[in-house]
Amino acid sequence: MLRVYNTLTGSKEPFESMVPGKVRMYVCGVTVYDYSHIGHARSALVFDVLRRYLEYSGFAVEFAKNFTDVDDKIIKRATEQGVSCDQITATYIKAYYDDMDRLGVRRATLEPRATEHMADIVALVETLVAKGMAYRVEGDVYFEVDRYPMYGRLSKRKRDDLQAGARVDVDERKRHPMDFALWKGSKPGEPSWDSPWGPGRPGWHIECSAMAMRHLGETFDIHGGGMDLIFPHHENEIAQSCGATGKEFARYWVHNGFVQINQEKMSKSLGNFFTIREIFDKSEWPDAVTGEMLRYFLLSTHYRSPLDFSDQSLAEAKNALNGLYDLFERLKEPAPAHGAADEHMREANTRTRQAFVEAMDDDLNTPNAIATLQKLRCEANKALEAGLSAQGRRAVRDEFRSLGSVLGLLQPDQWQFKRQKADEGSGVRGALANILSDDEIAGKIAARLAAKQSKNYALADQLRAELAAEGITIEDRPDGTSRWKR
RNA sequence: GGCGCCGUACCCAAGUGGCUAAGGGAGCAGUCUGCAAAACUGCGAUGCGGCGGUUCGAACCCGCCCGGCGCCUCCA
Repeated sequence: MLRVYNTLTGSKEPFESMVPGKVRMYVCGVTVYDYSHIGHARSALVFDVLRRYLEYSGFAVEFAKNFTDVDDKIIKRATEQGVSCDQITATYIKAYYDDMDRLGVRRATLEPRATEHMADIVALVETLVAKGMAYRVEGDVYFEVDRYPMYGRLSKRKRDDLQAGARVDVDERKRHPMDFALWKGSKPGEPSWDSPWGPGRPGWHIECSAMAMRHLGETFDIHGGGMDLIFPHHENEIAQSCGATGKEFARYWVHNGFVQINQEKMSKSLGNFFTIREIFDKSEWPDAVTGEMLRYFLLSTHYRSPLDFSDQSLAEAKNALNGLYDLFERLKEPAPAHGAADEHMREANTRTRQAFVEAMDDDLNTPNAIATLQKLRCEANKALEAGLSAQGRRAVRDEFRSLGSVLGLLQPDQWQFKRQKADEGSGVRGALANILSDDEIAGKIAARLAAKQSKNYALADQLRAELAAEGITIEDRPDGTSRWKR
C-alpha cells in the first residue's frame, strides 16, 4: 500500500482514496508568461510519476493541472512586447506542451484555465463575501484571515509570527497584513471581467480553489505542487476553500523539492535557471534520448530532496541508461528454446517487481525503484551468459517495460533510441542528421568482417576507427559478427 | 526575529535503531577478445560533518557545535 508524505500532518501516511478505486488529484501548473525551466520539469515529472504509479496500482485517476493565464506577470510581459495577453498565454501554453511532450510527461485528464472559469471564481468570492469571510475595499475583495482560525496549519506558521517578519508595503486598507486579494479591480487596458464589485480579475489563489472544486468536488484526495507553494499559495487556498465550504479541501498535500544550481535554489529572480528547451537544444542526442536522460536524472533523487542540476549529472544518467539499453540489444538476439538460467530469471523478475513496488509504495522512492531495475539488469546479463531462452528474454524485457512505464522510462517506442536520426534542427543535432546511413554502416561492418577473416587487422581497425569518428561503436559477438550502436 | 531542511565513498544517491552501509557514474585489476567494445568477477567508506549523551546496540534517537540551504515577498 502506498504511503505518502502529507505536508498537512508532517508525516508519511497510508494513502486511502475517498472513493475506492478512484483518485482525484489537483496539481498547480504554471503561469504561462515564459518558458518552463528544469524546476517546472521536476514538479511536472513528480506528479506524472505519482499519477502513473496510482494507475499502476489500480486506481482510476482524475488528474487536474491548471494553467494560470491571468496574472500580473502576463500583463507585464504583454505590455513589454506590445502584444495581447492572449498571444502571450497561447505562445507559452504551446511551449509548455512541447516541453512536456519531449519529457514524456503525459497530459492531465483535465487542464483548466483561469480565464475559462470566471463564473466559478466570481461565485466563490461571492460566497466568501456573503459568509463574512471576505470584505470589499473599493474594487478589490480581500480574504480576511482572522475569520479562518486554522490559518497557518499547512505551513505551520502563526499569524503573529508572520506579522513579525519584515513586510514590504503593507496595504493600509487591509484589516490584517496577511489578508490576500480574492479579486482585483482592473486598471484601464488590463484584461477584466464583470463582477458584483466592478470590472476586475481574480487574485492568484482563488482560481485554483474554484477550478479544483468545479472539477474534483469540494473535497478531493491529493493536492500537489512545488514546496514554494506551501506558503502562501496553498495556505490561502485552504483558507478560502474551507472557509467557503466548511469542509476539508484536499486530504493529502504533496510537495516536491527544488532543483538547484551549485547548491542554490534555481529561480527566475536569481537568474540562475535553465529552461527545458535549452537543455534539449544543446543536447547532442535526439529528443527521445534527452528526454529519458532528464527523466532518469530527475527521478534518481527522492522527490522531496533538493537536487543539483549539472551537465555531469545528466551525463551520468545517460551512462546509467546505456547499460540498460545495451542489455536490451543483447536480449533481442536469437536464442535457444531452453536456457539454463530460465528458472532463475523468472525468480529475479518476480523479486524485482516486489522490490520495485515496495520502493514506490514508500512515498515514491524512485531512487530505490531505479536501483531495483539496475539489479535486474545485472541478473539478466548473468542469465544471458549462463543461457537464457527466447521466452526468458522476452519475459525480462517485458518486466523492464512494465516497471519502466511507471517511471516513464525504457518504453518500447524508445527502444531503438540510439538509432534514431536526430531530427532537423541546427547545431550539433543538425550535424548528426547528416551522418552515415544504416546501409553505409552495414557496408563498413561487412568490410571489416572480411578484413578480420583474412587477418588484415590493420584494415579492420581502420574501418572501426572510421565508424568511431562518426560516433558509432562496434561490439563483436562471439561468433564473429558485430552489432553496432550510436 | 519566526518556521523548516540538508551534510553518507572521487562524484551522484538510498538507507533513519540491530544481518556484510543499496544502486548508479568514474577509477583500478582480472576474465573474454587479434586488439577493442560490451558483459562478468574482484578492489574501493572499520565508517555515515564534529563532539558529547541515551541504549545491550545508532549513520539512524537527544543535546551542543561546525558547514550549506530554503520559506516567511512573485516563484515548481
